[in-house]
Formats: sequence, C-alpha cells, structure tokens
Amino acid sequence: MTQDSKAPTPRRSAVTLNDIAKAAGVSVATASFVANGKRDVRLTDETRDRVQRVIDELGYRPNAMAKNLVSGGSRFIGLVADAIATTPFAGQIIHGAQDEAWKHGYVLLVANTEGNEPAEREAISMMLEHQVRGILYSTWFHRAADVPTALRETDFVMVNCYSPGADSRAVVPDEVHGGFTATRMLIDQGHRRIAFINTTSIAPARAGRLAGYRQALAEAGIEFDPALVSDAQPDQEGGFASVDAILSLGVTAVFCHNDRVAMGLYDGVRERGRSIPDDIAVVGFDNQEVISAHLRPPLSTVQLPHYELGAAGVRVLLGIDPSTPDQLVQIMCPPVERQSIGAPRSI
Amino acid sequence: MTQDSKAPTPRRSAVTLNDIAKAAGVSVATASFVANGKRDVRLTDETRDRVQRVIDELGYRPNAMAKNLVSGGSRFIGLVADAIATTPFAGQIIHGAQDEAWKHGYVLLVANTEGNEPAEREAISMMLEHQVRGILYSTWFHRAADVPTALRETDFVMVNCYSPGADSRAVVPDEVHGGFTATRMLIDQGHRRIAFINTTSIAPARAGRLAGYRQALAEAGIEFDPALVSDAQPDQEGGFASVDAILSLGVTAVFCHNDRVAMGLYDGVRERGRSIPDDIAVVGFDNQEVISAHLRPPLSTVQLPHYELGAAGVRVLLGIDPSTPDQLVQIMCPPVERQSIGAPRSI
DNA sequence: ATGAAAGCGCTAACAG
DNA sequence: CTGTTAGCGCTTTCAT
Repeated sequence: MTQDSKAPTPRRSAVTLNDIAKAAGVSVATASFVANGKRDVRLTDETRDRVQRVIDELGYRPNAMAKNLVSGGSRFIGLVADAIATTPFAGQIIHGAQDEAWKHGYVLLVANTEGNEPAEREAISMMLEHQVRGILYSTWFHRAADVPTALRETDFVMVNCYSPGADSRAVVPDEVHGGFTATRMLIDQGHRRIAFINTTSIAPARAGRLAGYRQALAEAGIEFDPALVSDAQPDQEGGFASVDAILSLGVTAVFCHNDRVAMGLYDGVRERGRSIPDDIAVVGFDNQEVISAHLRPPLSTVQLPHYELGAAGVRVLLGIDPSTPDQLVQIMCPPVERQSIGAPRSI
Repeated sequence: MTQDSKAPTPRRSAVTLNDIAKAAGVSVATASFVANGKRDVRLTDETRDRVQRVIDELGYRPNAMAKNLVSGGSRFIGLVADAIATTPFAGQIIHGAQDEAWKHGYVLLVANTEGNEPAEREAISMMLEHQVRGILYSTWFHRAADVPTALRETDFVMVNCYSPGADSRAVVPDEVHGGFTATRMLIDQGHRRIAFINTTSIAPARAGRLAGYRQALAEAGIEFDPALVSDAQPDQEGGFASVDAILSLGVTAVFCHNDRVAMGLYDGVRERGRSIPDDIAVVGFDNQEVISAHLRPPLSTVQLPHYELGAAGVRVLLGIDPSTPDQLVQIMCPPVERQSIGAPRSI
C-alpha cells in the first residue's frame, strides 16, 4: 500500500455539531443530546424540536471518526480474503458477513490478499489501526491455514479454514454431513450401488465427504466397496475422464465431488448414449448455480453454505453464537433437490 | 441497521503516542515525527533511534481514527453494490476496486443493498459519516440507474451503470466494441454467414452487442441479414431452445449473447449430432470461466472486464484517470481465444 | 433544564 | 533540535 503523497481531499462534513448548537442557540452538549435522541436527558420539548429542526435543515451528519475516537472503539469488522476473485464463492462469504455485520450495526472493511503474505500483513495492520471490532480471516476453499500473528492483537475468527491447536475460533462447512446428505439423496431413491468420484486434491473436503459417504452407506446397511470410489481432478475435465470407468462399474448412481465434475460427467454419459437420470442418477456438491441449476437435467446437489459461513463468522466474532477456541463450528450443507436423481432402473 | 444496545468492546490500542513519548522521554510531537518518518524535521539520529526503538518494543500502532479526525478526511472509499451475491461478477468489481484503492493508500468500505432502497440510503449515509473520499455505486449487470440523492454529498462514480443527463461520471463496458470483437473473431477465421443469438432482456448489452455485430459485418463487406439474429432467454435454456432455429439457418458460425447461452447451444448441437467447431463455430460473451474454460471444446469468448471496471472506477474517482461528467468511460472487452472457432467447412 | 469543560489520539504551528 | 499548545468533532460528567 503506497500512500500517495497528496493527502486526501479534506471532505470535512460542512456542518458540525458546533454549527447546530450555534444556529439553534444552544450548547454543543445539548445539540449532541438531541442528535443522539438521548431520552434520558431532560430537555424541553421546545428545545428538542428547535434543535431537531436545525439539524434537519442544515443536513447535519455526525462524524463517525470523532465518535469512534471518543468511544475508543469502532463499528468496523475486517474481512481478509485470500481470493475474492478466483471464485464465485468468496463473494458469498462477503455477502453473508456484510449482511450479518450490518444487522448489528457494523460495517465491513474488506481486503483481498491473493494469498500474498506481505499484503496480508498490511491488510491486518490497516484494520488494527482502524480499531476494528475484530477480523474475519477467510479462504476461498475449505482448508487448514496458519494464523497470521498480527491477528492475535484483536478478536478474530477463521472462516472456511481452521488452524488446529492454534487457540483460534473457526467456522467451516460440515463436509462429513454434506457427504452423508448427498449419498442419502441417492439411497432414498432406492440406489444401493453408488459410485463416488472424489477429488485428487488433498483437503478436508476429500476426507470429509468420503467419510460421509461411508457413513450413509453403513447406516443403510450397504457394504462399502472401495472399488466404487475413485479420485479425479475436481473439474469438468476430471468428470469427463471418469465416465468410462464409472459406466463399467455397473452402478446405478454417482456422487460427484462437485458440480463441475458432474458437468463433465454429464457430457461423457450423453456421448455414450446413456441418459441421466434414467440410466444413471447423479448428485453433485457445491451448488454452483450457474452450472447446477442449468444442466440438463438440472443437477441435484448439496450446498456449500458460503453465505452462512460469512454470517456465522461475524456471529461468533460478536459472541452471539457461542464458540470456544479450537472447537470448530460446523455449518450444515443442505440438499438441493433438482432432477438428476431417479429410482434405479431395476426397480 | 439496528445498533445493538451494547457498545463495541473498547479496543483502545493499548499503546498511544503519548506512551511512546513518555517512555522515550520526549514530547508527543517528537514521537509523532519519528512515527511518521518525517524527514524534513531535524532530529538527532540518537533521538530518532531511541524513539524508534521504543515504538518497536511497545508495538505501537497509530490510531487511524485520530489521524483522520485531525486531517479532516479519511482513507476510505465506499463501494455500494446491488448484488454481491447473485453473480460471480460483482466479486470481480470489488476485487478490482480494492486492489486499485489499496494501491493509492485507500481502503474499501463495502455495502450490499440487494437493490433495496432504504438499505441503500443507509449504506450511503454510513459511508458519508465515515468521511469517505468518495463512493463507487455499482450494479451487477450493465444498466441505466438512478443516482441516489445522498450520493451527491460526496464524489462518486457509477460503475457498470450510468445515469444519462444526471451530471455523473460513469465507467461501463464497451458493449459495442465487445460485439464487434466477438464477430471479428469469427470473420477472421473466414466465416461470412454468422448468426447472432441476442438476448430478450432490454439492456445496453442488447443494443450494444448488436451494433458491434453489424459494424464488424459492415467493415468486412458482409451484408447484414436480419434473419440471422434472434433473441433468446440469456441462459443455458435459451441457448438450447435456439438450436434448431440456428441449425436451419445454414450458418457456419454463431455469436451467443453470453457464455451460458453458448453452453446451452453446445448441448443442443451435440444432440443433433453436429460438432463444434467443425460443423459450426461459436463465440460467447462474458468469459464466465467456470463455464467457458471448461466446455468441450473450451469456448472462445469476449471478456466482460469487471475487474477493470472496479479499478477504473477508483481511478476516475481519485482523478487519476480523466473523466468529465456525463461522458462515459468505456472499458474494452478483450477477446479470449479458446477452441470453439475453426474455419468454415466449405473453405 | 442547560451550559462549561475535559479529553479521546494525533498533527502542526510556533516557541524556545 | 525539541517541547508547548491549540485544536479536529464529539461525548460526558459536573456545575449552575
């Protein structure tokens, strides 16, 4: 962050409390009282009205800087993200955080760091200097992350990431339950032989969703068959490349690591002359709407709760949602039913 | 925005300039000088070092609130968006704005309004109270928009929207040139009979891209044939629904209003047993990467420059990029070549 | 019922 | 070379 040499144009709000006081013929103290609607102070209705009228006429706006200075704190919550751009997801985290912050009278200060350490330090520093109430540290995909030391100078919560044993609060998606839900959607329609295209990337999503898959199988009394799970590159290309393997498994349904993989799978399945959901049912993960809602047929999937992650983040930051250090708060991944799941052929 | 009754936890930065001064045995003024690295003030190196050491040891952090109060301005730039969530695009605008703001020592204050008027007023109000340097007012798709009156209390620029005759500065994508570029990509490969699936939605994108299409045709000496342009719902479904019509046109290439339409078209074309780009070339618009980069074949398209829109927005706000009221600054939409365009069959 | 005054943390003259 | 002082706009006792 290079400070430009030229100072910011002084935009002093033309009218101050002092102006109001003068114009209304009262003291600043009195002006302050009515400006803040302090009802516990005794003022004549006459005075109150007169001052209020002046406030309206002059278009007075309180100076937040001054208020914050005297109160010693601010109404800011910082959000540092490692990749606002790379994905549609980060936007949802911001959105959720912003809505929830707003609800409690706070404003979001955002900083993008692109995973760049110095940028990150500077961002946190700047937030600290602005006396933020606390900081949300977020990543665009669920993963373990280190806690930048500067963060410890204020309250903070990790969002969509966590740091084991670092005495930090974190809110993350419940991958296990998500995997469970996806698999259940298939089982509920009568499927018993279900393939799982997992990801080659090493991340909580990989282990978690697999665990959920196995859990759902177990609960339904279906024996786990390792031959049915494979790893693929977590995108369309990975899904497409898996088609033949999947089709040769004699399976009636597939659980795809994410919607993009499902999209690739759709292509391949169609090319082999098979149809979804009649020949094979598929369920995705993420609920990346631009894709899932518009595939043919629309893809049933499980939602990665980014909005909720952001919102829950500020809630635990503000102490509204309880949470203790090193205990992850897990956010559910709800099912999104569309049309890619039917009953298995044989039924 | 409901202010919680409980005040924000006072997070006064433990150590102030005063503390530094006391600890170093100098006056606050001196402390201030070295803290700000003012080189034009003459201090003994000894003093400077001593104070600096104290600053480091105590972990002093300047209080931005106080600085801003005295300077009468702040280092904030506000960004109000009508839909951070609905689309991956808004994220890019934020990203661009944040990067550029940061570059000039400014910080982004973001507010999402979901198109809700009261929320919008409150957001602007809050920004004004924080003495923002200015406000970026942005929309998630390019359109005309009214200027909220409160905006006029500060510098502002419209981003991805504009308000004709409202004495406002605006930065928008150059739709005409974008349409021109897309069409040119096709023409350059030898196509002469090119269909255009436009959108049913009324927006600058519709008229602009059509104009660009015609312009490219004209420039290449190809006569415009109204029969080749149609309107479709601007998504996968719209594209898919257009397939038969397009295929019956005897055309060798199609320009789709956006990538989603192209995706729908891909599906239909494949179903009819035709192939892209061999039987028909296609070009999209937007460069929505999750889709365009992963279609089979990857889609050649034209990029909607959201990042640049955000960045340019702060540049005109800060007066770095010149701009006069009511003169739109147009941002180019660059071509993104992938593999959906080949030479026409007959050549 | 209202006003005077102190002070939040910092900067910028102006003295010495 | 360095310290004193006067605010920035606002809140909040404490007097009156």
